[in-house]
Amino acid sequence: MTTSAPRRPRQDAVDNRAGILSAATAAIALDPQASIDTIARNAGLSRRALYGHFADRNALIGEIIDVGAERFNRIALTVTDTDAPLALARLTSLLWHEAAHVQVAASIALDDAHVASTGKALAPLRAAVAAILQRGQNADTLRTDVDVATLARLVEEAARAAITRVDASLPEARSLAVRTTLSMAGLSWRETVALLEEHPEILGAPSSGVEH
Amino acid sequence: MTTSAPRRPRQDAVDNRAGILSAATAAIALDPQASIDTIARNAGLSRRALYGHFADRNALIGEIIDVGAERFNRIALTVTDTDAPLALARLTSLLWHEAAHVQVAASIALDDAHVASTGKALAPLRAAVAAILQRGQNADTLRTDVDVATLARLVEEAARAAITRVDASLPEARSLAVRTTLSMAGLSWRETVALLEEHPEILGAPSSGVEH
DNA sequence: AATAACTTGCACAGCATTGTGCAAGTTATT
DNA sequence: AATAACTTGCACAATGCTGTGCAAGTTATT
Repeated sequence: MTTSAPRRPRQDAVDNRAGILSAATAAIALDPQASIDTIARNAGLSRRALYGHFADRNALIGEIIDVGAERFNRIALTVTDTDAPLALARLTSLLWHEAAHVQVAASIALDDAHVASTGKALAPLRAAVAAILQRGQNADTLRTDVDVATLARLVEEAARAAITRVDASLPEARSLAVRTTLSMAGLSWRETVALLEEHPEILGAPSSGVEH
Repeated sequence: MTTSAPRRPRQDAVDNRAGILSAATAAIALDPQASIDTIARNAGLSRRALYGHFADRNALIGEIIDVGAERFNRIALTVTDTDAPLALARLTSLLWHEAAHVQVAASIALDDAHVASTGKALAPLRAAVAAILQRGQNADTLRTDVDVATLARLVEEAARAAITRVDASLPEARSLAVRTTLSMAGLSWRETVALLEEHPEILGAPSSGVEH
């Protein structure tokens, strides 16, 4: 018997799959309970077709988490500043571009059914943040009145709030997200302003790297 | 015809109604989508009995909002410090005792169906916060790199996160909530620590007022 | 041009939830 | 002790969502 040549998936199917993921990200960012039907329709497909690409809701959610987490973790790797406040600022600034994914990750992570998998997927990012915070506490450049674990949670919440709950179309939106995160990490607002003035590249057009 | 004497509602019924409200608050704090049945059961009643006290889900939610908002607004009135950071610290410390209500209000406010009514009910508290922040900006004791409206949103989010997302059983939980809020308002962490040391009554057993 | 891959629409069963009606009980109040 | 108030359990209709089967079409690929 000749094992049938395993043909590649069709191009339109590949596109549609990607379209579903993107539509789902947008829809869930807007409403964590978005129905499969609205997601499919937003992707320009029928509900039935969606089930051709994903076994069920969980599979879809799972992939969304993975996609988002992979972006975050990749970003975290690019931040190499020794100075903790600087690193935190740069990281926040970069993550700001991923507002939709941040929103989605936050929503899904709140759901009991997915905390575990989300946590696992985001582990690298969280480890990076923890490392930065620890470094900052050691160097006395970040607040030391809270243990690292708690501080990490607080900083994460602050960043999430600033990235997702502030109108992203405002010109100062990104700067605000960065300053907010640093505030939570213990700096006074004047210190955050000073830091950003010393390092305009953090907010400016990314001079090095991070092509899509 | 003798107009029938309008008898008072029975005592057990009054208690049950209150029990439902309290159970609903707890259940919704845990899961914003808690079903009517679980709420009723948690209150020790049948689902059917609940509908004898509240017309439908919206009526129940509405009352929960009102009860919570009334507590918040009452608390806001008791904070009269001229100094903005001090006022903010005291307000946060007082609200910390209302963790469950804060959680519920936050959950419900996220729901499109109830943003409007929640907003209306919380207006007094928000006005009080805005007034404090404005005073702080005028006196240059709070950050002035953000407009009051945005700052109010950020402070609210920070307070919510610190009050609801930190293990309340930790001894430093309340102190942490206060310091977190002040951080978001622009103070450095050392300033927040200093402020709390100067005013131990903010965290200590409430020396004046606030009997339940 | 032939074929497999993909999409669609419809039908269907299943599940969880909401809100209501009603008859039968239990309990506070007078 | 009588009565109205309250609770219960059950049944019921309605809604909205999920996931699957299938037949009929359309479209990319060879």
